[in-house]
Amino acid sequence: MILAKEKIRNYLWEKIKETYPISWNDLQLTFPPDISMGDLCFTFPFKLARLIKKNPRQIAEEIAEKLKDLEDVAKIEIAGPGYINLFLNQERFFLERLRSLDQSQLRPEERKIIVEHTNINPNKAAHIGHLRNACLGDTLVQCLRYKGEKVEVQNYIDDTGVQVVDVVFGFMELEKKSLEDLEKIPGRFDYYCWDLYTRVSAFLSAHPEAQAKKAEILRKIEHGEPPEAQYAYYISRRILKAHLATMKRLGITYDVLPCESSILALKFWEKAFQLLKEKGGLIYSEDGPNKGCWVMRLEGDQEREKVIVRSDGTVTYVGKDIAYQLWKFGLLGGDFYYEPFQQENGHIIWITTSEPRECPVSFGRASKVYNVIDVRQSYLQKIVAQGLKVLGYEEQADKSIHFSYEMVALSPKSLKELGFEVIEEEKERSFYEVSGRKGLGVKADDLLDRLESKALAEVEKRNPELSQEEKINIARQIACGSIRYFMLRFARNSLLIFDFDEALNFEGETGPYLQYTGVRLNSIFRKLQEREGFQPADLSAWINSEFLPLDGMDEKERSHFWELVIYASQYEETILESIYTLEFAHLAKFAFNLCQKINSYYHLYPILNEKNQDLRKIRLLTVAYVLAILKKLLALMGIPLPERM
RNA sequence: GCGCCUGUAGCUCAGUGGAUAGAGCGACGGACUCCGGAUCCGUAGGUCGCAGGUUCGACUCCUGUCAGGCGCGCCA
Repeated sequence: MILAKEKIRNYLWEKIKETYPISWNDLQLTFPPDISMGDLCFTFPFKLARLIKKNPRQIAEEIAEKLKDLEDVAKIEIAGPGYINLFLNQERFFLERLRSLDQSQLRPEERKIIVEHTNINPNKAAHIGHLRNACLGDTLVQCLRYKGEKVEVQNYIDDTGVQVVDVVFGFMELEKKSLEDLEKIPGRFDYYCWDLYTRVSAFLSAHPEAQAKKAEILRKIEHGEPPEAQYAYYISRRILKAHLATMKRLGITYDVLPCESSILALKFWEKAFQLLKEKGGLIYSEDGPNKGCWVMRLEGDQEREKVIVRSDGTVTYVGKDIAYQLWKFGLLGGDFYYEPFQQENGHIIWITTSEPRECPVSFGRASKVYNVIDVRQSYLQKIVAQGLKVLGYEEQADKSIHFSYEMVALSPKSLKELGFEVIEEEKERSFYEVSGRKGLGVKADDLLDRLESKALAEVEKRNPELSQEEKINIARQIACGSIRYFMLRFARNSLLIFDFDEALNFEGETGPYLQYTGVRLNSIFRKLQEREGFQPADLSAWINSEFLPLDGMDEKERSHFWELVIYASQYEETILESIYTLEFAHLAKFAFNLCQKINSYYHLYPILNEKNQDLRKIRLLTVAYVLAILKKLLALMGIPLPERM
């Protein structure tokens, strides 16, 4: 109802802008606390009262006069000390909304947007912490695309970092495995490395002298020297495939996979370093603790310096990130080469390479960038943005958005369920941080497997007549919907303390509840078709007629109907608001509330058994309207809608 | 020490300065020969951490304070 509100605001604005000291922004339309008080509400009389020293109620009455001729508004009431409550013309509004269901009222604002998410180190299996990142990131992508933006999804692969080095170390030094041996490891390679990684971490902390060997491996990998670099390549690619498969189970995919190895080989950092030195963004530290390093000073905090280039001349992680960020905006003056990494249903996932070749695609050059990274990296993300700023790219720095969110932790109960013992001094903690290093976490695929088998058991119970294949397919959709809703339902600043009972629940505020609602609404139309040959065309005929028999409803039903329609009509505002605040819990809650309302509605007002044709028509239209919106919302959240469940 | 975040029902969490602070879970009690009970309806449960301030109006903004978390590496 964005346009509907705009229309009323514009109408009033034209009438009062000359006579009252008021700005367009003051004319916000809010919702009264209860639908019986009105559909929309102006509160600006209170502000105005202060400015022109008049009673707000009197102002409200004066202004309400001016809205009288607007045909969208059926009634105006002045309430309390000066609220202007509007009642909309219900028939007109509902018909208009039904007819414009397929036309989005949102408009794009950017030339191109890059969303970077997932970014799992390719040295172990994905865990629930990574799921939160990917689910938030993908929902942002879907919402931006709905808004009409051109979006490019990047998943950064740190294939030469210390985490991969640890696993290379494990294979070479601890397991003494050759590359051929690695290729022979059967089954879930990411799971194998999950265990190996924790063994390496334990080994390294017990044998500090082994750090030298590790540093040597890192150096060789960074310079592409065999065989270490080949190990790293093999491991990172095989695990990357596992990660992509995991994310595919959740309906999440990517456009391009920029690799750190490519950034190194193509000397992106050297280019960025040159720029930073020229513009004076980096300072060479002559003495003090950072002697011999190139450092950056954080704005407003001259005390603290962040080392970008170490005294041995190597670049830190932040430095590489600045180069990558510059590339995303097309400011680096260089590009990667690309080759297809995977292909599915005609969609190619490209990966970067440093080997020159003809490329049919190119990436980057965005006007806005979202980096989906947990809150612990806030400081570093600030430095990355600062890097752009000192180069004079103020605008790009402002459009480098750190989409931060709190981490995922484990409840004490979940920890116990995973078979971990809590050490004495940590007994008091109410949560435990997920740690790949310690092997402490719930693997994404394990969680999905558990959800699928639980869902399958439920489907068996409810729909025994379906084929095994159908049942499995439904169970997969339920598992996916369950996780995706779960990862979205908490505000991003809220620490997500993972609990198995909660995550495996299919009742109440859960993904399956939303799916179930959709399935049942669909089944109303299916039944109607089976019994009476009802066709979708019948619906559009009603929508295109000039008349809706709203008066056939009694007072109680009419208010239920109207409350539902008004609520449902706010979906695009909610999408927009979720994008602006990066708070997709709003979107999730909105979908959930909508489901509660429609469930309650059709429980109260039967359709198939209703004899009164007018009532039947209105109820059907209402259900069709809500269902159409619910389908949009589910798609945005990546929650599949099964045929049955 | 400095910076950021969080304190709301027994538990997990919502709550663009606006009217009577809401959900889910858990507990208790109910539901139509019905379009699917993964549903619906009801009951109980709150000094919105504490104290000031701004405002016609504060869970929301400001200040202080207490409690918890996370950052502040020549790690990534």
